[in-house]
Amino acid sequence: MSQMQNVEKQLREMILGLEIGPGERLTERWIESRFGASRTPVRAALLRLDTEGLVCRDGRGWTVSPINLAELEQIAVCREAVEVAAVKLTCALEDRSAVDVIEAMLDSCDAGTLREEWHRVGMDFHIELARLSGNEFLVRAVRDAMTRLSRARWLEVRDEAALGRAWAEHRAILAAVRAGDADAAAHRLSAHIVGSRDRLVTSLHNDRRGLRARGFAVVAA
Amino acid sequence: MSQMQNVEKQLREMILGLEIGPGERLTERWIESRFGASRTPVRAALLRLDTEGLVCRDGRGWTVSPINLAELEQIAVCREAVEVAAVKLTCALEDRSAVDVIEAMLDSCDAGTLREEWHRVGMDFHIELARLSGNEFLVRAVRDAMTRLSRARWLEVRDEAALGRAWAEHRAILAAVRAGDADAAAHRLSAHIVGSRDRLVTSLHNDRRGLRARGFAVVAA
DNA sequence: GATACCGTCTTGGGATACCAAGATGGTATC
DNA sequence: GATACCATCTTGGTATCCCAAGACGGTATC
Repeated sequence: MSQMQNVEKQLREMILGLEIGPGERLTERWIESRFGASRTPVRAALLRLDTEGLVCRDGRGWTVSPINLAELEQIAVCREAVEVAAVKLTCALEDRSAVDVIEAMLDSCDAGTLREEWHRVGMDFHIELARLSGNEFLVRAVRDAMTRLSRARWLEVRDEAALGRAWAEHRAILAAVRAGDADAAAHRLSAHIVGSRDRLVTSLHNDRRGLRARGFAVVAA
Repeated sequence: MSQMQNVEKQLREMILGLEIGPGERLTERWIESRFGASRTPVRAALLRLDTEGLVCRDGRGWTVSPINLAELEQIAVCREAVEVAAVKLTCALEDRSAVDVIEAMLDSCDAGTLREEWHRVGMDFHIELARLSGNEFLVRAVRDAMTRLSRARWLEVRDEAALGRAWAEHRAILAAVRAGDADAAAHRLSAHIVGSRDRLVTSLHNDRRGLRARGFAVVAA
């Protein structure tokens, strides 16, 4: 693997895993020494992460993108449109047996599962569900949205009750897809996304102070 | 403006304007000498254009992305979902007077207008229409889709009848938005996008031979 | 003590040199 | 004449050097 991909991957993991806090300043020189790469691959990686919305230019210099409440709401609206379109396409397919693979993903999480795993599967559920549609651009849009939501979702994942509710909603969506009931699937998915969004924004709004105390930038707009 | 932005902008214009044909090989050294920049900004620009889908890696090396018929269809499905969601949001707004600005954009094109201008306004119509929703991510998704469709749309723009039909459909969509009729707006927009897609794919399929003769790569999948 | 100015240091932007891997073409051998 | 092999060239990946702009801090002046 090239240094560029290496730096990009590790830096992305550090940002998404909140090892580098939202709003934190980054210098190319620090990344360079941190990963033992030269500035060329570092700059390439930063450009990539910039287009993913994980870092942003801060005048001169780089910043880990803050968590933006308004942005989270807009992303939820966007992914709702895209995911609903995908699931409707999927319901129109002859062979929808691949939902079983997704159901198995959900089954793999139980009381003993690490939070990291719940977090990852919660994202992959939506990505893989979109993939069933066969439309690569819908998948890309969903993946992009989930990436941007990823850091905020660490909070939701701390809440046992929220996880249980989410998993139940996931299963209900899959059941509708399996039955080929596009309207039910679309309606449940839509409600799930809107509900998740509201809980997420509320929870972030409430935790705002605590997050800022930990050095995490959470901005309203 | 930095060299990076300069190279990115000019290279994008050359690709979108078909000055560099789809499928054509690119070398960093050629771009370097062509724009009088060094490889650092050239590489940065290529990375950016890669994420936009305008260039792609070709094993070792770079290629101007071919026009991909299957991809065009998928993009149309994606933008239909996003644009319809945006227009529904817009119809729910109190103040929709900004449609007049968009109508004026349409009015600015007449028999004496250059093809380049029709092409540009045809894209901006959809982007600005999405912008009325106030959701930046919907706008971004639409802009991204229009960029990827841009090169193929040069063909549609050669067809006088297609342009007239498109403009009439644009006006009908605006009328529904102005009236706040979300269902009508959504329905008309959806039909417009699907119709455009079908005409575009058919037209490209028919012109395939001629395009290949001009050195343009048009692939089916 | 406050403020304005100046030097220094940091930082990203750009240019260039070097490297390894793959493409290319020529040559020698059969 | 065909093919296998080798030298060479091209090309992207990387490291490093230089530069200008801006941040920071100290000092001198009022």
